Amino acid sequence: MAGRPRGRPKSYNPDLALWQALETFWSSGFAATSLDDLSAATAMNRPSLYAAFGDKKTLYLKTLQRFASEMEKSLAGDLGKAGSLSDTLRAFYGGAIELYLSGPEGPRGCYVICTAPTAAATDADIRQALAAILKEIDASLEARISCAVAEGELSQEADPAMLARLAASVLHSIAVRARAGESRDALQSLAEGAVQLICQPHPPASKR
Amino acid sequence: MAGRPRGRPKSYNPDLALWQALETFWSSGFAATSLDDLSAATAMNRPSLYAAFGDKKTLYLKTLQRFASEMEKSLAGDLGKAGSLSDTLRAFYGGAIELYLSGPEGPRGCYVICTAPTAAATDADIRQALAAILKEIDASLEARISCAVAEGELSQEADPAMLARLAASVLHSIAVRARAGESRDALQSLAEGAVQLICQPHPPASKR
DNA sequence: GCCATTTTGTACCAATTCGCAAATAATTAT
DNA sequence: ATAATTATTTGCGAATTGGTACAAAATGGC
Repeated sequence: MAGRPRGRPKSYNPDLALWQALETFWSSGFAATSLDDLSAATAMNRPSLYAAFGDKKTLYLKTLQRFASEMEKSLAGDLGKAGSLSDTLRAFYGGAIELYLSGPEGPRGCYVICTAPTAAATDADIRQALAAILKEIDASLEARISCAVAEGELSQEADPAMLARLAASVLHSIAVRARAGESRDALQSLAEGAVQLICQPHPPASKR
Repeated sequence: MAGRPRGRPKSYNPDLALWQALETFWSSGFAATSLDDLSAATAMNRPSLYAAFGDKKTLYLKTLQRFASEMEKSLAGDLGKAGSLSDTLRAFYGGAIELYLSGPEGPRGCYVICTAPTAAATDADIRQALAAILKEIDASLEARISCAVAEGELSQEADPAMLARLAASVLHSIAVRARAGESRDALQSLAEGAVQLICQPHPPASKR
C-alpha cells in the first residue's frame, strides 16, 4: 500500500513536472530559461521547484537524464524489432525526425544535441552528461549493427563501431538541421541516403 | 588615402573586437554571455559596443556572419586544392578538428553548430542565419564532390548533393563530439571512416 | 482534538541584466 | 582659435535574475 507519506500532499506530479521543465528548456536552452519560466510551466512555485529538483542546473541535469532514459526506451523499441537492418534504421531515423519536428511552436530538434553543447564548454557536469548520452547512442547502434554483421546481413569486413558512429553522426546532424528549419522531405532524404550508404553489401570502410 | 574619418578616432579595431566578441559567445553561448563579458573581452565600454554593433542580438548575428566568412575562406582553401577527393576531405576534416579542439580553455567545437541551435528555436533571425550557414557547407562540399564525379573519381551513379550532405553531417557531429570532450583520436578516426565511406569507387546510394 | 510533518504561498533579497542619457575627451575642418 | 564631429566615460534605471525565509495550509498519527 505504502499509504501517503505523512505531511501535506504534493500538488504536482514529479514526473510530469520534470517533463514540463524539460520542454521549457527544450525551447529556450539552459541559460535563457528563467526560474519564472519553469515555475509557470510546471505550475509549481519557486520554493517547491527548489525542494523537488534542487537548483536550476541540477534540474537541467535531471531533465537530460530523463530525456536519455526516454530515448533509451525508444531506441530499444526501434532497434529491437525484428526486420532488416535497413528497415530498422529507417524506423529509427523516421521516429527521430517526427520527434524533432513535433514541437508545439515549430520544430525544435533534439533536446540534448541542440541545448546541451552550448552549456557544455563551461560546465563540466553538463559536458559529462552530454558525452554519456552520445556514447549511449553510439553503443545502441553498434549493438544492432554488430547483430547484422553476425547474421551475415553486412559483410564480415564491416566495422560495426565505426558504422554506428557514422549512423549516429547523421542523427546528430538531423537534430540540428531540424531546428534550423529544414523540411521533413530534406531530412527524410538525408536519412535514406545514410541508410543506403551504411547498409550496402560491400562496405569499403575496412578496419584499420 | 581616405584620411581619418572626422571626429575622435576609435580606440578599438572593429574587426578584432568582433572576433573577441565571437570568442566570448563561443565559450558561453548567446544567452549566457552578458554585455559585461563582451565589454571586458573587447575592452570597449557598453555604449561603444552598442554604437559599433547594435544590441546584443545584432552583435551575435554579426559574429555568425563573421564566422561564416572565415569558414568560407578556409573551405575554399581546403576544398580548392588539387588532389584526390579523399585527401581533400581528410584535410577538410583535419582542419576542422584542430579548430574545434583549439579553445583557450579546452575544446569548444564549432561556433555555429554548438551555439546557434539553442537560440534558433525561439529566434527566427538566428534560425535563418544558422540555416544559411548549413546550406553553405552543404553547397561547398557538393561543388567539390561534383567535381570528383565529373573527373571520374567517383562513379557517375553517385549523387553529389546527397554525399555532400552526408559529409557535412559528419562534420556537424564532430563539432558536437569535440565540445563533449571526445579525444582527437576518436574524432580523426570518425573522419577517416566518413572519407572511406564517401570515396568508395562503387557507391550504393543511387539517385531516387 | 492535537501534534508532528510536509508542502505551499507570499514576500523578499542581493546581484545582475540590458540599454541609454548626459557630460567629457580627442580629433578634423575652417 | 573656434566650431563641428565622433568616441569614450560615468553613471543611472527599470527590470529580471537565482535563491531563500517565514508563515499558512493540508495531511497522517495518536
